[in-house]
Amino acid sequence: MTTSSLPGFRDFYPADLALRSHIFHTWREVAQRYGFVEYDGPPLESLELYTKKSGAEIVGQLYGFTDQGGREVALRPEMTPTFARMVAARAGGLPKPIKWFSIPQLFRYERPQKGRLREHFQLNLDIVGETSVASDAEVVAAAIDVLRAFGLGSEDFVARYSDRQLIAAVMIEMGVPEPSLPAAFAALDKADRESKEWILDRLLEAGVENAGTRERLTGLKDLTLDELSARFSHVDVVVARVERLGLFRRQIEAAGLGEFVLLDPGLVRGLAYYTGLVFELWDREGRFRAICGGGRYDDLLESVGGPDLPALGFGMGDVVLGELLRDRGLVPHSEAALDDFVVHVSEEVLPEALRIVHQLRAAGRRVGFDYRSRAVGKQFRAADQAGAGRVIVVGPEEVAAGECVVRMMDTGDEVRLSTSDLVGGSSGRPS
RNA sequence: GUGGGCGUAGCUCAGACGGUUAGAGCGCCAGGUUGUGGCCCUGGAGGUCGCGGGUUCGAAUCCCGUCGCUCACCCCA
Repeated sequence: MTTSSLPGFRDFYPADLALRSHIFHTWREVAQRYGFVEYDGPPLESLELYTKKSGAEIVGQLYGFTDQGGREVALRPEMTPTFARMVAARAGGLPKPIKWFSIPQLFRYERPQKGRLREHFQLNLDIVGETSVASDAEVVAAAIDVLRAFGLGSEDFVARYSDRQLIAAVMIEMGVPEPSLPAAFAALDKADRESKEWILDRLLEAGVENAGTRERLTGLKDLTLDELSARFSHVDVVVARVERLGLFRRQIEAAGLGEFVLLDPGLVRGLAYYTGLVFELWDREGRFRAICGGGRYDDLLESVGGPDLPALGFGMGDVVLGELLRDRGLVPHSEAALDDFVVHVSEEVLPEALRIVHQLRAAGRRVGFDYRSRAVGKQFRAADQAGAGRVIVVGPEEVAAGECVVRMMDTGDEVRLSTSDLVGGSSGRPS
């Protein structure tokens, strides 16, 4: 018998669950405000669903086993395959664009560390069937507004964005061999954390033989859109993607969110399947891991056997977000568990107290009382600990008069009320 | 998979040249207080000192091993 949970798994005591619920409520509220509807799928899926997209090497990183029917199954490590599967099954009949969100619990078998456990909840929000810049801006705006809804401002976080096609075209133009692109992406992805020498070494390993090319690549992340379009005006893809990013930027600004976004040509994200816009939300100081990441994946649905539909979306986990909210003091106090606590002065009046308790509960109020008819002082202390807003004292005198004493716990004010006025009366605190 | 740090009460931690019955604060329970919470006072419960072995008259303390937690690397969905 152990009292601890498995490594990387969390117990949610009431105070912890209060924060989780707050996160879920806020996620839902903002997603729905943007017109997304909620869906869910099974937490257990066929292992093949994941190996098909990511290859066999992913098996060591997920919770997989053989079930009693001999099926190879896995706890879902991400939502996208499930999402793709569900969209594929109904795509023909669904009006476009499809705007869905979900809050799945995801699992991965890895060494736990700060901001990264073996289990977490993640808001997944996606649009399917749209290639427009407006849909790009809509998804990024939604991610930003989610954090704003928690009370975070532009001084707290920033959305970095880039474009996969743009960066790939620029890299090739700079002299990166096409087969070296993925490794070059990976090397540049570390630019913020690693030294320039480290980046140069990794680029050489990636197969970028030309020293001048390597040098130019390290400066890529600092280029502006204007510089990119000026330097590569002869490359059609670069011109087109720069124009698209400019339009994206103007739409974000029109939404009033310009202060929250920052172009970062060095941002590529590890995932191979992104085909256009990529973005990540970070705390301004970079003290935490990425809060949210996403992008456009126009080829993914078809590649996993789904319909040929463009798509984009993001994932936002509850772990890093929770750490950030704690850090900024944005965790709401868990609301009091009780509206009323009914104190009975002696065991003889317990029946009358119970009548009042249940009358109040029937009216929708959260009501507690003492099970053991302890001293009044003890009952008050219990009421205080339970966070009761008011205490209703029922004693022999009150019962005889058909009244009770109502004490507001925050102010200490007391009034005598007719028992019939307790529910719906003007002195009753709205719940 | 690799490396660092840490394991003593529910929580945060003292105690470490080896030496009576292992402590504090907070929390919990009870009493002071048989009609009024927070503050205060008193008492109580709660520990295989992560586990196993070794050295020793004697180990929370020293040695070896092991497990766990944690941070970072790898990877990142």
